[in-house]
Amino acid sequence: MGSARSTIRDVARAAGVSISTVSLVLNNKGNVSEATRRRVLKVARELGYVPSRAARDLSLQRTGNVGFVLREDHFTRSEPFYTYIFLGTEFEARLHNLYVLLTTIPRDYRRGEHTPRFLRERSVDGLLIAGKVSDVFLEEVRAMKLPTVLIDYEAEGFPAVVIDNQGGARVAVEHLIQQGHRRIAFVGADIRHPSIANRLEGYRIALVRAGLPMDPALVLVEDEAEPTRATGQRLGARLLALTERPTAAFCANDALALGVMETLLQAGLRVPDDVALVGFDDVQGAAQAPVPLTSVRVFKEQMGELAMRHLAERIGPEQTRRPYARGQHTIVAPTELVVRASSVKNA
Amino acid sequence: MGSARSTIRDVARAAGVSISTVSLVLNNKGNVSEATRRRVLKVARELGYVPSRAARDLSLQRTGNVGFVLREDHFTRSEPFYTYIFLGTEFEARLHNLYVLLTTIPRDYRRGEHTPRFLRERSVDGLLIAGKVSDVFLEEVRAMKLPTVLIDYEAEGFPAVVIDNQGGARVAVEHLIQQGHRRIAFVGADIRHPSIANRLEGYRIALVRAGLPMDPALVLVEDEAEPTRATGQRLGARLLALTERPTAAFCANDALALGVMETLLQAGLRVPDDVALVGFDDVQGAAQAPVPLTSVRVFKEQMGELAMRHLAERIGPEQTRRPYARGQHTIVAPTELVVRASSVKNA
DNA sequence: TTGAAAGCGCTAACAA
DNA sequence: TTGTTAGCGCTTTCAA
Repeated sequence: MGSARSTIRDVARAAGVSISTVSLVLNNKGNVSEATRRRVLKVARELGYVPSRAARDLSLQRTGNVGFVLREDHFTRSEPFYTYIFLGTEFEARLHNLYVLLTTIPRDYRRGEHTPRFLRERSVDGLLIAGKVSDVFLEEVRAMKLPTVLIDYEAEGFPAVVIDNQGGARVAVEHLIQQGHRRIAFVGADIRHPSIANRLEGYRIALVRAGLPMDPALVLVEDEAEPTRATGQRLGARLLALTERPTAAFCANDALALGVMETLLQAGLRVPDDVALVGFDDVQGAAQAPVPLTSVRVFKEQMGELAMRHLAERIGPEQTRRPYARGQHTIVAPTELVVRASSVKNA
Repeated sequence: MGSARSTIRDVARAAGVSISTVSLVLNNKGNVSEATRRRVLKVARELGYVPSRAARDLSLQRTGNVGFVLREDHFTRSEPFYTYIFLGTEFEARLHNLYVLLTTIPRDYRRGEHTPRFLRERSVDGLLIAGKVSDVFLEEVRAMKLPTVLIDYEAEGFPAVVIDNQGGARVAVEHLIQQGHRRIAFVGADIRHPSIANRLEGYRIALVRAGLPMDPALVLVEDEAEPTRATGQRLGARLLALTERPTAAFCANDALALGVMETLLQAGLRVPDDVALVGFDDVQGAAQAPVPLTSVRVFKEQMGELAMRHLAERIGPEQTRRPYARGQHTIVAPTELVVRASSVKNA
């Protein structure tokens, strides 16, 4: 019923050419005279012609899809961090004519049982993996030899787009030093997490450069702990219990910083007067905290875009492929320090 | 390089049958002898055969995809409401062998300029639309005559899966009445929003049933306002300014309730002793509010599942089609009142 | 119960 | 510069 959608054949007939000519025109390939090219384009537009993806994919022996995988608990947490990253990949995907298939995997991934459907069915040309995921999963992906790009995570053998964790942390701590602080704590969670480890490293570097001592007692971390507000509250309590209290703390992320802030305020301390605070990520809640939080801003959408572009290049041979963008590098996305009240004493 | 993936042809050859027989077996169609069926299945498994989606779709003249559309500002807000709904659709989609293409549209949708790519390219068999979207968009979708199901929103001519807004609100207000309250305010935002209108209606019904008067002064709403925490703060201030202050308030959602709570607490009032509060949605923050918030719980993933199932039935003719599930109905998803401290006076 | 063959809409090698 | 034709891997008539 209704008008069936028109095919390349209809266009060819109406333009008085062969289907291969139409194909050539539509893909800007081969040498087609300007006259026919224009005629074909015009007819195609008039007919509202849109190529069939299935036909094209079948012929090209590809799927036209890329998979986007992340842990469910990451996707559903209240800060839409990965949501923005996904959005970035989606925007960029449009330029490459790729569809993005988003799926989540559980935290405790089990091979086979949890393998994303598009992997089992081999209906993606490439894969984007956001955030920390199970090694088991990475192992499985590695074995599939599918072009893959990690985002906000790193693992042996995979190209990745990562936050400039170290640089961002360094700038944040330098800011604190500049505000006159000398005893600056580091508040982290599980330092085996690469991002956290790198932020700790940035903290170290800033201290070293400033000629300040690294006091191990000021490095407040907790194995197996997630970098959440609750963890921040616990570490905040540890910070309070320190014999020689630091005057500032750089927290590995905003959730931790917010937790620390809560604990400090409840204990009657003032931020930033008693303890200055800086976070990382610049989440939505940072600006609205009881004391607006200074934080390191991350360009999430941009990270998604970079990753998708990188992946598209590896997938090729869409017209998007760029000769220089080969190899398996890590792309470091820049950050920006956003200074708010939590780190600047009132005049 | 490497072993190319095996095709139906490989399976046929290895099993000593024709490709049509393999096809029949794999789709449980026609009459195939038990012996061949088993042999084919065995061989297919051994070869790790997975049918090519592109080929199947091309042959079947469908795409195997469904689109999931929501507003970007809805997707990225910190409460992962639509994220859970999406997850529900994704889970259900697996059962129907459909892929979900998620895309966002801007709040101020403009036809053509913002039309989702998969709609332009006609590469979805059906559409899921979550949350309130621009009428312009709905109009465009309507004209495409694509099987569509709305989620958490209603519009003329579309089947929908909606929260039992009225029932949930009624139960919430009945709970307040049961706690002894007689002057109960309604806190909403823009009542032209269908969900809010229905929640207001539930509020009315509860009052009427209890024989309580409907005092217009207690209906605190605000045109053009989004149901956010900030709006809740403003409405909370209006509530405080009331000459005859209510002893309880039912808020159209948790964000509003949290905003109201903030205002009340800052004004030195106690919740629930001075004013009892009930919200709607049971968001993540409800349980962790300064005073844990009583709220109406919504089963988001289930809503996504219901919508996807409904859509799959309309798309058919996958084996999933059910004869009774036809027509264009609205499915009402149940709710559940979660009672917490904000509505129950201490003994 | 099975097989041969046409066709879905496209790309690309090859010929003209 | 353009056209013919052979696939891509599947489903589905139609015959056997």
